[in-house]
Amino acid sequence: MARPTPRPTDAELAILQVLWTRGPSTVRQVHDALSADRETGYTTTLKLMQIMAEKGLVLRDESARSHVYAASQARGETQRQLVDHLLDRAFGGSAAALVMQALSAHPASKEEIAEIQRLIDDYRKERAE
Amino acid sequence: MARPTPRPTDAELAILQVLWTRGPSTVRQVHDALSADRETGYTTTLKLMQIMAEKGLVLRDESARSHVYAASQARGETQRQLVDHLLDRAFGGSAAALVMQALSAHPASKEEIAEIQRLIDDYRKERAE
DNA sequence: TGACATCTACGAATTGATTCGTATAATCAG
DNA sequence: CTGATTATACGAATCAATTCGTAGATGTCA
Repeated sequence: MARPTPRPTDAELAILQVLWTRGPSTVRQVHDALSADRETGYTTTLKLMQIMAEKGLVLRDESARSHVYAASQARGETQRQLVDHLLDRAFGGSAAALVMQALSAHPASKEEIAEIQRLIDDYRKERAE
Repeated sequence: MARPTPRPTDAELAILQVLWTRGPSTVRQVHDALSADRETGYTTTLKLMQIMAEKGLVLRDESARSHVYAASQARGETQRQLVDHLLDRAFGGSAAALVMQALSAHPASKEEIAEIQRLIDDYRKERAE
């Protein structure tokens, strides 16, 4: 009964990335896009996308011979879900701890730091109201 | 040849959490600590910890009858590894995007925001040099 | 039309994570 | 010492993710 969409696995996430950036796509298009990094067969991508449709991670339009798939959730929605999970299982729910590790793991550029600063300012404003 | 320790799975991470907070512990101690949330048998915990020792995730002191296990990496080290992975597979390496999701997923407290602000200030200082 | 390409469906092998049962050894209580 | 308890070791079942091969339907084109 319409359970919430499960967290995508790594392979599934790679496919979602293509759908999010390209928009609705056929298996062929997704497979070609992934072929730069992956070296798996076409039917592997097909099977994964079929399973993702069963899970509700993607929607399938079967009106054309080549079915067209689209991500069922927005990128941000899925990202939030993944962050949430990581926060729970590894950071005891402390967003601050995660942010600290994120920054030390991948040194942010000047632009990114400015963006984060903007985020915090906004956040403080909301809190202040 | 001493390959880098692999990313821990969810079940392994739960065990590591106990080792990080309690310090070096026996299987019994870990299992009891986990029993609050888990309902798995003792031998399951044992087997997991044995596998973790093989993988290098934990170190085992066999001098006593009840072996004593300790996390092989500091909590922060593992956290960085996990954040790194998530950043790569879901955020295109953008720490700023991850920070944004982290904050919207789990609203941070005033104290946490102040802490993050401090981090950014430090970071800016380093950059300025 | 006939050969060839392309698509979906599907079964199945493989691998890794997780789980537990059972065997066996060490320890302890009385 | 003997029986009960508590350890470790280990084989094996289960389940999910990933991979691919093959079959059958559909479309293309010379």
